[in-house]
Amino acid sequence: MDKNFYITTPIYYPSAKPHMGHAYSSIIADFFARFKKIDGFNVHFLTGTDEHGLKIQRAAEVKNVDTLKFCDEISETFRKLSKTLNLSNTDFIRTTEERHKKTVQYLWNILEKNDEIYLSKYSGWYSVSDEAFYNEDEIETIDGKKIAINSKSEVEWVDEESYFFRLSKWEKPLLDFYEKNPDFISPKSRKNEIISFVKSGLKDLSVSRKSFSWGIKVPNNKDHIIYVWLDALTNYISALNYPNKENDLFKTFWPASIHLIGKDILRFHAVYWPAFLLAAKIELPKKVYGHGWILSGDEKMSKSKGNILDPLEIIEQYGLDPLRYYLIKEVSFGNDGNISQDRLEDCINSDLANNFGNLCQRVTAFAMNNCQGLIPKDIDFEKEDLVILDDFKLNIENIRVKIDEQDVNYYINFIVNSLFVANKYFNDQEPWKKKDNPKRMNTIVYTTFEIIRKISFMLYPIIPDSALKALKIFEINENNINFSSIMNNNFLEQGKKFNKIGILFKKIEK
RNA sequence: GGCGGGGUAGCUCAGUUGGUUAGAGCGCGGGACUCAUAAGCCCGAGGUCAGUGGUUCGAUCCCACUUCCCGCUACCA
Repeated sequence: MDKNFYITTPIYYPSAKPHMGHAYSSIIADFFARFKKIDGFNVHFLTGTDEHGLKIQRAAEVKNVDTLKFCDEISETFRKLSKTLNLSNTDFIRTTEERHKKTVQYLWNILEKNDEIYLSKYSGWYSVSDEAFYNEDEIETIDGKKIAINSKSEVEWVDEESYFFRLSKWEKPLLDFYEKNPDFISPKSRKNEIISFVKSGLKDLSVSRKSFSWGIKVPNNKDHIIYVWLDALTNYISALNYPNKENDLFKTFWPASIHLIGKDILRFHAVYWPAFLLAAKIELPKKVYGHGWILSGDEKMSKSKGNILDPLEIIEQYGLDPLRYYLIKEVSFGNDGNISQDRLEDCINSDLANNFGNLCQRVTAFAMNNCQGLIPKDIDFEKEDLVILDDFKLNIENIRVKIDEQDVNYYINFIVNSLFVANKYFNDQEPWKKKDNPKRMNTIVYTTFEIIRKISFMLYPIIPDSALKALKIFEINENNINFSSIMNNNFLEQGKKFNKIGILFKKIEK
């Protein structure tokens, strides 16, 4: 079995400050990375910034600062965001790094050598902000300015020499690949869109620009800059030091297990990227998953509507883990998700504070008073105890399968349901009425402790800090979290002292 | 215009390979308890499953049409 797992987020284009969409992609990726980690996988988790292109160049010019300095600054804000989101990424790549440039130029040379690239000429209306060309009928004139109808961005006439990638010849191979790898484009709902796009015919792709300088130069023709997408997508292998044979990261982690991205850039990842790789005779990633957008009040978040939810502000107000939990729980993964501060607060109060936090509290408080502050030792499981404990064992394989299908909601719903069951169990068993039957009382406490431990293990990928805080009860640290051990009903050392912990989640006054 | 997805409780969504009383969470109303963050547990109210017609012994689930929303794509010109 392949015990290596390589997951990537998009590399973020830092022309604006980080928003909820960035946070969402990163948090979900971190969830998968952490889960695989505690399930015994060797995990490589990559994120970073995409820093080339005319848009960045002009933004730097406007600010009158050196372009690279400009990039250093904004890339740093994304690196900080990774820290703020408590990402477990093992690398952070910038397309302005030397290691990346070398790989991109190497890849270019392969493509050129394989006759996958040729020099020709392109003319048309070009939008800098969209990085795309438009036909005459796709633009309109407003106030004397040429505007792309779809994106409302300004276009300018470009008439220049350009290198082209023979995308057209990969139409059939791509379709064959999709067929042989039915899960490559996920979720399924977006697969048809891509397939029908490819079926409708692929045109060769312009992969160089002469009109600006901020990018990676085409080897042997310094007048040309490599197209930003060819540049950016390559980050997934440049971060593995491809083609450096001295370093076995590439050997270990390629092909990537999953490229996690937003649905807006699915085409680049599901068509262009595999085509580049096919042309260079490099293995294709196993899966590209295009998740939905985070919406606020049914509308795309926008400043003018004042409905923007800034991840940093939310985190400052409520804390990181509530945001992570909320995004993973309430957004139906793969679909667009509506979020609101109101629902976030409900979620914190009912799921985190009342259900999970209070469970930890009530059991430790009870055990502190009735079990001398020790994890009970004189215990004897009965049927109703084992039914609950074994439920984790019975579902463990299923949970792994669901994770590999990116069924995030199944995973968290299993946890929520376990919490209901746990609270009901403690209620129904009424240990406070069993003080004259210490063995039974001890067993109830031990069972509930074990449930808390198992649930905390499962919560760790979602809310790592809070799960670790809960596990402090048993003095379990990060290195001792192991998903397989949720099968074990006797993980906790009997007779050992346990710790009382404070409030895990503060309730929001509404 | 074409292709695809969708319209299910106040809200967010699940589900039914067609079959007696359509589900969950949140929210709301009531009850019993007390270990706990006035948390937890139990009970309950709430839906013509977008509309119309058809197939069927029987449709929320199949078919047709209508309508609304969303995505991809094309084009008239």
